[in-house]
Formats: sequence, C-alpha cells, structure tokens
Amino acid sequence: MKLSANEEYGVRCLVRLAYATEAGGALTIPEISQAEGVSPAYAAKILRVLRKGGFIKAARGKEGGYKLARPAGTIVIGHVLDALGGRLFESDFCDSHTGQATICTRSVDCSVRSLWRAVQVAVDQVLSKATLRDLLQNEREMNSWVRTIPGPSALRVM
Amino acid sequence: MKLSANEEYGVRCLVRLAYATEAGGALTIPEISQAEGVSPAYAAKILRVLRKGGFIKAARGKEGGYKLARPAGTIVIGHVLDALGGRLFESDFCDSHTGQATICTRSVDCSVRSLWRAVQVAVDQVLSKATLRDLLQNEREMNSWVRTIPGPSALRVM
DNA sequence: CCCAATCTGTACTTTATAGTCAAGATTGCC
DNA sequence: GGCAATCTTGACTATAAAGTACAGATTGGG
Repeated sequence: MKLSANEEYGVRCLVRLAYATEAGGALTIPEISQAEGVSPAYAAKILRVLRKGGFIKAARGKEGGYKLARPAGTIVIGHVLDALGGRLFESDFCDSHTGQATICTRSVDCSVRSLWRAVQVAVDQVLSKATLRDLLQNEREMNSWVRTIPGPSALRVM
Repeated sequence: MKLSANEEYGVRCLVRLAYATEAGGALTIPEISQAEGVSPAYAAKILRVLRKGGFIKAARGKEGGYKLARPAGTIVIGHVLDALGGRLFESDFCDSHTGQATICTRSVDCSVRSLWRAVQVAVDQVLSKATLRDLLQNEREMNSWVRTIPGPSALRVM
C-alpha cells in the first residue's frame, strides 16, 4: 500500500500543466522533465498515460506541447490516480490472490475483504472530492481545504 | 496505491492464527500454507515478518507451530500493515522522488504532499480502529462494524 | 543418542514496476 | 520540399517485489 512513482509524478505533471494552461501556454516534454527533475523519456511515458486518460491533449511541431484537455475544476484526482496506478482494492483482487487454489478459500465470507472495502471508501472519500483546481494552492491553503472534506458519511454508503 | 501480496496474505495468516489461538492450539507452516493455498516456503516468509513484528510467536519441534504473541484485541491492523508493507506516504517519500535533483523542486511548498497526508490520515482513521479481534466475525458483521467508525474527526487533527 | 517434526535464514528465480533508448510520425516555417 | 521542433510508439534495461529452494538449528520422543 504505497504510492507508485507513476501516481506521484503523474499528479505533479498535471499540476504544472494546470498552471501553464491557466497562463495560456503549453509545456513541452523538455520543459516538464526539467521542472520535475526526471528524464525526458520518463516524462513522455507518464504524459502518455495522462493523455490516454483524457486529462491532457498534445500538439506536435513547433509551438507544440501539452495542455489540460478540460478545466482543472473538472479533473478529479481520484480518476487521475485510477488511470495512473489502479485502485487500492479492485473487484478482481480476491481472484488474483488465491494462491494455488482456483478461488480464494474464503470467497463466500471474508471479513478481511470487508475491511479493505472500508479503506477504499475512506480513500475515495478524500480523492473524489479533490480536483486539480484544489491543488493550485499553496500547501497551507491546501491543508485548510482538506479540513472541509465532509464526514465519514461515505462509509455509510455500504 | 495497491495492497501488496505481503499485506493481504499476512493479515489472512493472522486471522487463521487468531482462530487457532482462541481454540487453544498452534498452527504449523504446512497447515497455514494449505489453508491459504500458498506454498509452505512463502507462508514461512510471511510468518517471519509477522514474528519479527512481534505479532506472533513460534515454537519448534514436535507439537510446535505459531500462536498469537498477545490477545487479538490488542493487535491493531494498522500496525500489522506497517510491518508487512510500509505506509502509503512515508516522511521520506518526497526525498526519494526528486528525480535527478537532490531535493524535490517543491520541497518548501507542496499542495500535493498535503493531499497525500490527507489520504494517509483517512486510511489510518480506519486501520487504527480495527484490531485482529474485529476480523473474527463474518463478512456481514464486519460490514456493520465498519459503519461504527467515527467521523472524519481525524482529518481535523491536521 | 538418533530421528522426525518443526521453525530459521540466506540465497536464488521469476515477475512487475521504474526508467531508458531509438526510430518514426506530425506540424509549422522558410 | 526540406528542416527543425515536437510528440508517439515499441522495445529494451534495471530495480524492486513476489515467490521458491535448501541447508541449518531446535525440540521432543523413543
């Protein structure tokens, strides 16, 4: 249960692009790679995932580069992370952790699965509320924003 | 941001051992490995982590095997996961995602870091409340238990 | 004391993720 | 058309996580 490199750098690239798009310009791979301190090739790989996810659009040739595909306020960070690294607990998780058996020995009744679902809900509670626009603040403002996330009501959805 | 295999199988082994300890007996590696459908060698590897974490104790020789080191109600799942797979967002995370730079280009002010902290708090909110004892229920009972987790008050701790 | 049952530790192989490389395709400008 | 800037793609290498193998150490029983 760790943040993957894809998730971290992917979100950072989006933040850079959001600032640039706000200022009316596009960013090229060399610009983004230098800003984040990663190689151009790796930046390109991450940007590809973001493009395929529909979050950014690219233009080739001179004056080309990347921009957000839609307003920052409509880009939900939870969706971005789904594209970059998958979910914490996916529906097929139990099927892929059966050991040598063909189905998990607890498939019909599993308290552990119930706990994982609860964790997933808690994570979604935060990430479904956060948009790229919310990340265009300084750290102190962001800390305040976080406190506005409503209760554990999402936990009651189950 | 995915559950690791260590985390999944580690918790499952603990649940098996909790049931066995309740019934007064110990479980051997072959027993546990067969119950979970993993190889004995792999079960042994996971059990080692749990032992080093102080959650279980082992006895060798005939009549040997594993038992919980302390009552299930005192074993917090959050602590177990820390031992098995580390935390979502560790304090040194930014230091290890600097690309080729020596420090992250945003080290002094990073809204993304603030969001990750919020996610970590949301996860801890659930996992610090859950003990191994809570997992000794069927899935339906566990779903009810999850709903009793108090609000997002933990989010205000920041 | 010897043997069988059991855990322990280290080293190994396999697979997934992280990160690189090079050739190709598009665009705009002259 | 030709060139330079730019993105695109697939294959490649390196590192970390998952999973295996095996020799060694401990315990209890006959």
